[in-house]
Amino acid sequence: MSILKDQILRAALRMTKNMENKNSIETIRHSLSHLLAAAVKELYPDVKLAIGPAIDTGFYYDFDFGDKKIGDAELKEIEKKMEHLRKQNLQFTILNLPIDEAIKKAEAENQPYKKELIEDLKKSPASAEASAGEGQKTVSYYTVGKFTDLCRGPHIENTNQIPKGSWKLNKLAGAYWRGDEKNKMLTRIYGLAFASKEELENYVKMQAEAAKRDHKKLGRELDMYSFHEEAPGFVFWHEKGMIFWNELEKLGKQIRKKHGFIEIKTPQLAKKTLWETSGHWDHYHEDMFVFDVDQETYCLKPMDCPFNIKIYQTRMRSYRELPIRYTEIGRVFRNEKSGQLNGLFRVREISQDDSHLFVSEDQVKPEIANLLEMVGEFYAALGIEPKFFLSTRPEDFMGEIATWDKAEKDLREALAEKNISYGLKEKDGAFYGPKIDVNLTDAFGRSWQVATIQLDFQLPGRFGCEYISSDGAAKTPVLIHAAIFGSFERMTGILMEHYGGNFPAWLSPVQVKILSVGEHHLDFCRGLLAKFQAAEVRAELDDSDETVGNKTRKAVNEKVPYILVVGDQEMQSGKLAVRERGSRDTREMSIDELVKIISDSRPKI
RNA sequence: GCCGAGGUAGCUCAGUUGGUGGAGCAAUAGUUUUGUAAACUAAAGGUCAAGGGUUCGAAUCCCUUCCUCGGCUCCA
Repeated sequence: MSILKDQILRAALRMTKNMENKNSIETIRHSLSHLLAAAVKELYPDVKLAIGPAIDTGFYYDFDFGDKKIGDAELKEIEKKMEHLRKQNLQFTILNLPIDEAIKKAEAENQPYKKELIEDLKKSPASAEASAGEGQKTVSYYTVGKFTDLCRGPHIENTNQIPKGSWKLNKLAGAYWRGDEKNKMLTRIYGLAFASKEELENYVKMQAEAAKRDHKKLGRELDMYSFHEEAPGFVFWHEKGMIFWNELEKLGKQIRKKHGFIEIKTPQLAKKTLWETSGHWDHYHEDMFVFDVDQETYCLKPMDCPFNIKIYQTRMRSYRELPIRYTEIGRVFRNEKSGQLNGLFRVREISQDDSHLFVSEDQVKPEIANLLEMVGEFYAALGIEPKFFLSTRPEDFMGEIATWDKAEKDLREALAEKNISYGLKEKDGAFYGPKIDVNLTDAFGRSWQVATIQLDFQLPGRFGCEYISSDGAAKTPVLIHAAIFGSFERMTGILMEHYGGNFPAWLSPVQVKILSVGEHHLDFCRGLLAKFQAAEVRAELDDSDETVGNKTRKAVNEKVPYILVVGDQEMQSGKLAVRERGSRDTREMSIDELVKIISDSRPKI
């Protein structure tokens, strides 16, 4: 009896799950990708099909169009064809084929990518249901209208389950077959898809809102920095950007000083021989700026580490000195491929808040914990919730597995000690050691790595770094690389988008804007400006002969936190009418009160 | 680097099937002296990314290069 009940219950559960699955947006997205392939195949019968999954905001499908160029005009045509198919209320039907038959079918239909996929399925089980060590015996196909495609499913039952207007094709991109740049580049067609037309419209609206926070746009509007085509990937910092930079630098230095770091400064370049010793020449010289001077080859530094090591090695070190915690604002150069550059997020001259720690093995864990605490302090000061990731041993690792295991354990324990939850990036560590990364997202929800804490078992050995341990024997220290906020450039971009340009007062390039009412108030305004400047408040005076309304508009657009209109009233009362950013009202206060509010906005370290 | 879309005044953008490039804002000069999101007037502003080609004639069509953006790959 109870067994039967159990079975019924389970069956019911399965059915519900199935139903949910069938109607879920995920399934609709997946079915749209199938429909996209159907439309493309109809328009371009010779097209070779790769794969097409559902993604967070919709779906895509990869095609090989051969010599045919696909542009925006073709995209429109394809979208029209898809809508045409959708309207016909086509059924999705499943068909299972024995795997060898499927391979023959792919061959006969001249679909090499499908053939490769099926052959792989034959070799390795794609799901837990298949027994270990054995591949799949059959594969499933789904047919919609005249189009049949290899697909694991599930799909919706009928195209009428796709709400009208709830989707659209939005972009074309190249994508390497199986994500490997050695393979052929396919044409990827992206689509947006949501549960309803309203949701799609809402998403498009949100993206437009996000575009207003784009640091590339804000950088120009707030006059913080610029790029010039004569120096692609290199930032030209304007006065206001530099103020922001200096505040960030001050905060970072305070935190590092508090945690026992000593500041150093190392050169911008060194002879190739140094990079041969470090191993960078072998691994990365393609991405380094290299040039010849007086029959010697020099490289702009892509990293600070070898230079820090040189300082470490200027004398014999004792275990009593460890840990040695160096920090430097390192300006490193990496010749990023042209297509990679992206505003402040990806530049060729990267200014890092770099740190290098030389520690004994038993100091690894406490030092990692210390670094994590610093990371926490920094992001708390900025009001940002960082996302942590642990990256473990990659395929092409160097060193002993036992060392790696111990290191990964240390990192895990340090994270646990600090109660930090984190994601795992399997096999994503550097070849020289595991690492903890911090990622932040930009206005469009894209994830960017900022902070990083990396263990390195290779470099100290390569350079022959040593310290004399308590038993008198020479030992090799472990090197920890760490950047608390990563790069000034990227962090500035992220913060600009995070705040939408509405920076907290302490980070605002201009903290107070004084707007004079009339000509006869100018002297008083200039006196006020001098008082603010003496109190180290960054104030500006708009003494132009514009109307107060227009000056207000300009100050608001500059996102200044405090706007003061100064005229007869203020001259008589000696008080200020303070308009706070985001408010249309004014609040009366004294100069000292405003100065205090601004100075209190600075994070306490 | 690869695929796609772009590059017109400082900024945001028009520019028809090829016929000597426009607007708004900003900046400049005058007038105005202003009380919390756009005062008025004037004049000025351009090798249409660069180079080559087709054409009687190119911002417009073709080729090459550079730069930017969206993806892919990479990210020591």
